[in-house]
Amino acid sequence: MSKVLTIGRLAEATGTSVETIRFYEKSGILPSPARTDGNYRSYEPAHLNRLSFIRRARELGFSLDQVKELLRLSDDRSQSCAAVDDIAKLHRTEVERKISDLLSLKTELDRIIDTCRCGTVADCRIIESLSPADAARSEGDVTA
Amino acid sequence: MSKVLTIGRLAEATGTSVETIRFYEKSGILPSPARTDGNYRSYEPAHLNRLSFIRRARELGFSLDQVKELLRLSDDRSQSCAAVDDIAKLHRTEVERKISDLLSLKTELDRIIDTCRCGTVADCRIIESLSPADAARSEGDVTA
DNA sequence: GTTAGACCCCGTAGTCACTATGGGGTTGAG
DNA sequence: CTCAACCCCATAGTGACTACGGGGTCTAAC
Ligand SMILES: [Zn+2]
Ligand SMILES: [Zn+2]
Ligand SMILES: [Zn+2]
Ligand SMILES: [Zn+2]
Repeated sequence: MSKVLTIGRLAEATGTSVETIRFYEKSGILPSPARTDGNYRSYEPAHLNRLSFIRRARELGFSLDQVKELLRLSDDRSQSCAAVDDIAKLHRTEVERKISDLLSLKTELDRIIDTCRCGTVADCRIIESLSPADAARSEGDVTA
Repeated sequence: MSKVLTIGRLAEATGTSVETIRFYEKSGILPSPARTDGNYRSYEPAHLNRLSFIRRARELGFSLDQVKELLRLSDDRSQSCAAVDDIAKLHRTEVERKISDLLSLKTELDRIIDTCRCGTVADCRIIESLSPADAARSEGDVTA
């Protein structure tokens, strides 16, 4: 069993955890490899390539479904790459939207945090910003 | 039952779904209200305020655990707001890190997407960028 | 009075991409 | 032979909901 590409060695080679590799197999994104006499998984170089592809795409934020589709498309090497481009561009759009959302969020957090004069909770601008505008302090406090 | 603040009205008033309100109650972040004869939840104004606080904090990206802590701190109104500030600043740091990660990601997606000449999959720069550098095309293709 | 529809109840399972736990079998070196 | 390191599998947990299924309740029109 010295030259066999075990799950541990594949994990090491791709920077993936063993559990994640088994999870990919169960998810159907990484094909089931052959087994040794002792029922250990025995991977081929093709598995290493495929797993590297998956990990790289995941690093770039593609969902597992998108990765599946990219892998499927990459099998049909003579076809137009338009479908590939579509997936990538859609993903980029989502990333741009997330960035824009987070930037607005940061602006708001900055505004809230910077107005706090560091007194008591009663005067805290952060708590105040979170509380509903018409929360009468006498009754109907935020505490239910 | 005309003036009772039912779960549906509370949902309407706060822009929350009924299921989410029940989920908040089960999570222990929104206290269990009284029940009517027909076993319907009957909310007080304090519930409305508390739920508004929760929704606002969630909009700002605080986790439910952070919201719980913010609510706990906001009960002790004579205390220093330092702990509140800590939570908010920690959250802001996390948001900044996410923005920075997504910006690098977008840069890389731009680089990958813009090099594609829109030919066949065999020539697609996107697929190429995802494939491992030393994937010999003859054998050990990305297809396992 | 009854029936239709809108509302409410509860528990459970599903989402996403893993991660963790537990209890066992296999391998390789000393 | 023993022991650690590795591997197997199934199940449950994460966060913050969302969806589903199978019922009970309320109101108003007929
Ligand atoms: Zn402060
Ligand atoms: Zn403060
Ligand atoms: Zn193209
Ligand atoms: Zn392309």
